[in-house]
Amino acid sequence: MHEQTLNLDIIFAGLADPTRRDILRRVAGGELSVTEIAQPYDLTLAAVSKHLKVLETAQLVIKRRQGKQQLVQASPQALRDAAEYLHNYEQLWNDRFDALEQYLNVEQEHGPQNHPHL
Amino acid sequence: MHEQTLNLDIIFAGLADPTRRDILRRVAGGELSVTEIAQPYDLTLAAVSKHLKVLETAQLVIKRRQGKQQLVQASPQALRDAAEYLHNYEQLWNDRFDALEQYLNVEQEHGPQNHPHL
DNA sequence: TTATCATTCAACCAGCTAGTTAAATAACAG
DNA sequence: CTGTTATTTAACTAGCTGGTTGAATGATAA
Repeated sequence: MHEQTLNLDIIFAGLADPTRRDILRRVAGGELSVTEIAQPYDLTLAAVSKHLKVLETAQLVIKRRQGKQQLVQASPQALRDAAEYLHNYEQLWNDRFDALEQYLNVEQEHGPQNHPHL
Repeated sequence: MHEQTLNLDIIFAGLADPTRRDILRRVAGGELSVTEIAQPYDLTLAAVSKHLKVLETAQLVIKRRQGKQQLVQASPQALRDAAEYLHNYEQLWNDRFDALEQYLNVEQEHGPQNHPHL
């Protein structure tokens, strides 16, 4: 389906850290250098650099060098892949819960039995 | 926004494991007991039980007891929350990349400079 | 070349994760 | 009660994660 190896493991793992999600939020607004990214956090540059490597490996961001700086920008494909994955389940589960709801309505007409609680 | 504490950390961490995503896929098709869930994997029941606890903590599944068995079913809210999170970024990033594309088109009329590579 | 700024790498550490085996608990059947 | 089936808990382990400090690298400026 996709040209590159889509790795949901590392995409979701990349998203599973609040500092990294905050970085994503901030670079979504425009390119930032590593030092700029690090500024709000009580972390060393080395730690932030590691977070960026995780995001880069997951292809959630890309970096380009501009002079001394590395500029980081959002890269939407990985996130789209993750969203697509979730969306499929949403669809499926919505259908299932609709079916369950209907089943429960029918049940009520016949009197209560043991049925899964919502 | 949501009645319960929405914890994206543990939702995404829950999704970041292929066995757990496979379990989700299978319970999306209908309730399964722990033993049924464990059957296809080369894992002990204890290991599967731990995976289920992770999914349950993330509220990606719920369990109910039926006699000796624990029946596991998908619980859509956490997944919806994650999807909603991603969808916001998709939106934002799509806008951003549209803007960038437009910017690049204007640039071409004026001759090439150093601009971010897509 | 030397100094400076921006970033990464290497080595290390504490805590977490995903697995194991073995024992414990829960629900039911006789 | 006793045994059987289903699942969880406890204790342990190897490897991963997220952080640190200090040295190394890359790019530019003087």
